[in-house]
Amino acid sequence: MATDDLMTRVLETLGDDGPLSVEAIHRLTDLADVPESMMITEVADLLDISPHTLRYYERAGLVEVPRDSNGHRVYDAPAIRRLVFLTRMRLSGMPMRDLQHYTSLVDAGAHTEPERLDMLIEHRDTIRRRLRELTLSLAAVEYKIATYGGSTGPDVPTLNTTDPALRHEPPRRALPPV
Amino acid sequence: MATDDLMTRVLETLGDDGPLSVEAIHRLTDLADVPESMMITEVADLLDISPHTLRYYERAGLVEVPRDSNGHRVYDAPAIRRLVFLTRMRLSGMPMRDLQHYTSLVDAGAHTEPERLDMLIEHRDTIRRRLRELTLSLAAVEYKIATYGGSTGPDVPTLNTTDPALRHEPPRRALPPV
DNA sequence: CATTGCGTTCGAGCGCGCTCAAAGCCATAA
DNA sequence: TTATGGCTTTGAGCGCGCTCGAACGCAATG
Repeated sequence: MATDDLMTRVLETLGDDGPLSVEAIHRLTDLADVPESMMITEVADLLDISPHTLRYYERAGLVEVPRDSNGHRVYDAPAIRRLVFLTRMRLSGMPMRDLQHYTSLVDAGAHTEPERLDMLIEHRDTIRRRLRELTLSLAAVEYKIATYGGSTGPDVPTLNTTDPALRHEPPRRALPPV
Repeated sequence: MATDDLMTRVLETLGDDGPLSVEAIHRLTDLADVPESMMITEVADLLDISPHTLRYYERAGLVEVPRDSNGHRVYDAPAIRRLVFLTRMRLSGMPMRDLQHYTSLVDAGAHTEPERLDMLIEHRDTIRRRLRELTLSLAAVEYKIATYGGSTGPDVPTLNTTDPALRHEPPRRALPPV
């Protein structure tokens, strides 16, 4: 099954660190077994956002949610799947604006698939750019930590006797796995 | 020299893509030869931010900038170095609030170095978390692109005949370098 | 000498993404 | 029966990081 393949690859990608990757794999894999229906706080807990935000997304036109006889939201499987997608995209930095456009395309029918794909590809490239930026920033910060001397520029190394960074964790290679 | 070492590692890290990495390496290395003094638009161009933002940073207390006889800002080397640092930290996601704290520590003297180092280390960890988040998001988006079918969830692949992603670029492995 | 252009200060405004307050409905527990 | 708790709607508010407008100063140019 495709999900197993994806999960395997994700596990390969993230070698270290417990909490985030566990949660993350959850996010990637829980689509297979989405509950029939959930109430708002359950969905909020699942997605790690607030009920406020869920209502906000609905008001913004990102998703339609059926109600029960009391007028309470009952999130069905399609709504939940869409919200999983939406929160994932938000987390990766896609603006509300774009998500509104994207979901309007989805609701417009299958003939909009090429445009949707374009959006995804553009967003993928945005994520890659951001990853490169962050990787570079990380290198700069690690360099500054390693050579720390107190100036606001990293090119004035002092304190070469004992490395203060070692107080926090054991030595590691300069560029992290990412 | 240490800067050469850093630059080498950065070059190793970023295999592809011209514009960003060139600019980025510039950002990492230009500290060695900071001009004696610059006017505001020159600094703005150097840092790729607006003069408005430079004035805003100064108003926020992040940096002090001397004036000439006309009251115009004359950025000296220390101011420029600090601004390089500040923009780098902003780009990596450090909030203004924290930068205000950090620079106040710098201005308070050498005895605040341990606390500054703590801030840098915490920020480094924040960057790492964000990198992991983004890497995961990237995997999800690439998976969705590869299996694109139009649903908002990635587990309903259709269109197995011709892969629309191929219209944009040749096939590649599912998980990108990064 | 007037215009153009780049700078100044100060305060206000904006875009984004939530986040919350107020007022009310309904169901279950004491 | 009252009270508690969780949901509803609507509109307003907020924190962040800029971004801009207005009114002005000074210097070089046509």
